[in-house]
Amino acid sequence: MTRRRRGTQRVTMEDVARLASVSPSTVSLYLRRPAEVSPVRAQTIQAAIDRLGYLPNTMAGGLASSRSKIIGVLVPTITNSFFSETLETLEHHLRRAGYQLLIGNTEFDVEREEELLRSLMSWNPAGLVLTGFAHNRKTRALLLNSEVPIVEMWDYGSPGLDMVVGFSHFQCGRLMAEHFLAAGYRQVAFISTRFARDIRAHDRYEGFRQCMEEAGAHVVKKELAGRSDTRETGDIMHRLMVDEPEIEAVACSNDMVALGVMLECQRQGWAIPHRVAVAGFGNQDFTGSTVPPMTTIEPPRQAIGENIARLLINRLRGESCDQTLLDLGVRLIAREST
Amino acid sequence: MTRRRRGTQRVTMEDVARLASVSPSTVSLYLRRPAEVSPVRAQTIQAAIDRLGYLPNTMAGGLASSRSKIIGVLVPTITNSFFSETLETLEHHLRRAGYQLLIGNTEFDVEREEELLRSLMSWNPAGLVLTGFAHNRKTRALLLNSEVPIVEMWDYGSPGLDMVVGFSHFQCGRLMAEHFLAAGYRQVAFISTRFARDIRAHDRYEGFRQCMEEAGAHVVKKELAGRSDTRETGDIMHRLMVDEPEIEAVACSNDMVALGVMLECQRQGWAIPHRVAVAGFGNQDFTGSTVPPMTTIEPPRQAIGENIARLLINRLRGESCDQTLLDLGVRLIAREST
DNA sequence: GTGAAAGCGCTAACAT
DNA sequence: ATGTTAGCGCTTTCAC
Repeated sequence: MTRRRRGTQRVTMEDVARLASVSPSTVSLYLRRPAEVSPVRAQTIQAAIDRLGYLPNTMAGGLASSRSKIIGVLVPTITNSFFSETLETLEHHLRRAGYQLLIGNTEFDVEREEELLRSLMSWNPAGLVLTGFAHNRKTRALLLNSEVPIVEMWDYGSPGLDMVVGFSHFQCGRLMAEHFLAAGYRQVAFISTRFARDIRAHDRYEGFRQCMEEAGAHVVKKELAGRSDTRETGDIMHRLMVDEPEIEAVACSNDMVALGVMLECQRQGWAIPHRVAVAGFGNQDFTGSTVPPMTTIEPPRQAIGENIARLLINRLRGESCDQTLLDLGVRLIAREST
Repeated sequence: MTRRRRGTQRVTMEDVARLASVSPSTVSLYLRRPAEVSPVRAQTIQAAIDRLGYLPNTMAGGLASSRSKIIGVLVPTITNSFFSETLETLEHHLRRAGYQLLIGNTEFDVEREEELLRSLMSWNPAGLVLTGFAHNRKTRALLLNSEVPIVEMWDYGSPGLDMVVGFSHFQCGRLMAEHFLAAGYRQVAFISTRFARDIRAHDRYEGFRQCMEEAGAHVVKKELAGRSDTRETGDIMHRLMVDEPEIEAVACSNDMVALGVMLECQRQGWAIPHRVAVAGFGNQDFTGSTVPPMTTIEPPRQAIGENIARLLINRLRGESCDQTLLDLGVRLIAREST
């Protein structure tokens, strides 16, 4: 076999131009602003494009125009319906505006975030979307020195670098506490995935604890070793039942943890909500079907994506935005588990 | 505010070269193959890079070398733990080899797949990963005309375009049927998400049905309107209980559907597995904690990602691979729900 | 409305 | 080991 030809002799804009008997720059213009090319030529050019199966070279275009149609996005993990739904919505809206998402997984690690950010920035992105406010010094410096529009998402409350689209997890915790207090629960627990891994879960806990303690209630805190694991959750709930038998209600850092708690209750014969109340966070699809249906909080997963897309597109169009700090809020969905 | 300068006066390789008193090509060489630059210069250059905060321009590099470090990946949706876990593993392994994932959501639509593929190919990717074998004619043509390495994943059995990494969903269905038959179940049902949306679920159904029918058993088929929705699943299960009260076991197209079925059984007081057995697919985390623990099938989510990365990297290194058609198989996890 | 010419920032021979 | 020289395929003034 001969040395592989360089990229299948890619069809270039010049080839198209030659076939259409126009200059390359006319083809370029046709591709970018078709209306500015005479209808006749437009047709000839399109025909040539189809005939040759021409695909533009994005890299060349990006280099020449020194601006790309890339939006870099950094999330802790895509294996989490919260972020993946936001990503999907964001992708959907940004794509129709001609943008490409470049996604990186920070794995809840700020050093890794910095590394990924460098790699993203080497693409010369048109915009950047990060999760939360926790970045290391270098990341912050990198971001502040660039003129790229930045959105920090899925959180609200701290001062952002540029634009912010999310909601307050602290308020979220308070909301659940208020719900518990209204139902008369005083002996309560908060079971969470590992705080070090998920700062936002910690904020929800803090809001919850503060509000409960203001009312003179007592909060027992339990942390899982890692991510939501129903088995480990079951064990922890079991321990809680033994150690704190007088417990009246359990708030969980997410629905999956709450499911694990409910299943353990079922196993131990603790009636929900009579023996103990249980609440989650996330309003995942299954929460409406558990026995009994689970009380939970609905975060604005998709709204976050939509709003980021809107803000970013506006900014990139050069329109000055009025509202660049968005608290999208949450909704408590009270069901029979509390 | 003055008109925004074009990209913050980006620091270029030339700037670094000037500061380090070497030629740009030496900097380039240092960046690509550090060992081939003398240690002294290497240090000087690195110092200049740090001092200026130089970030290479990937587009320029890609254009000049006419090969990118991009791997395009097309999945039906990232909002699905199957694909998102594969993506995460794939990203992890490919990144350490210096590749960037460019992800597109086909939304289970072959036309959209074609459109996304075009957009991916305009990036001049080093490799392409698609989900399954179902592509339209143009997609197929586009793929066959390119010399880019291609992997079709998450399925196995049909002739692939190039490399294939997955498992047979048909066999998967048969496996579950054999398990049911061994347990003595003859009156069975298969509840699935919408087949039109998920061809692989349909293949599992076909394998299941064929195997059951070979044994003379009867299979009732139920399809959800869309994606796994526990509420709708509950309704469908309820109907099934009324219409086919003699049903002995239910196989589901995924764990979430199976959960919906189990919860409905709990609601109706049908003991699992005595009154009816239930099985899922996916071995999601919670399946071990349901009451009773759920029988399910473990697909090689992560192994798929790892193997694709391996195959792709080998191929891109020019090493000829022996095995480019991989059936990773599945494992049935028998628990108390059957 | 269309074309000529000059890059965009880098890589890759090739020469030294 | 290092520098010189051409591009990579496109966009973008600026003439016409």
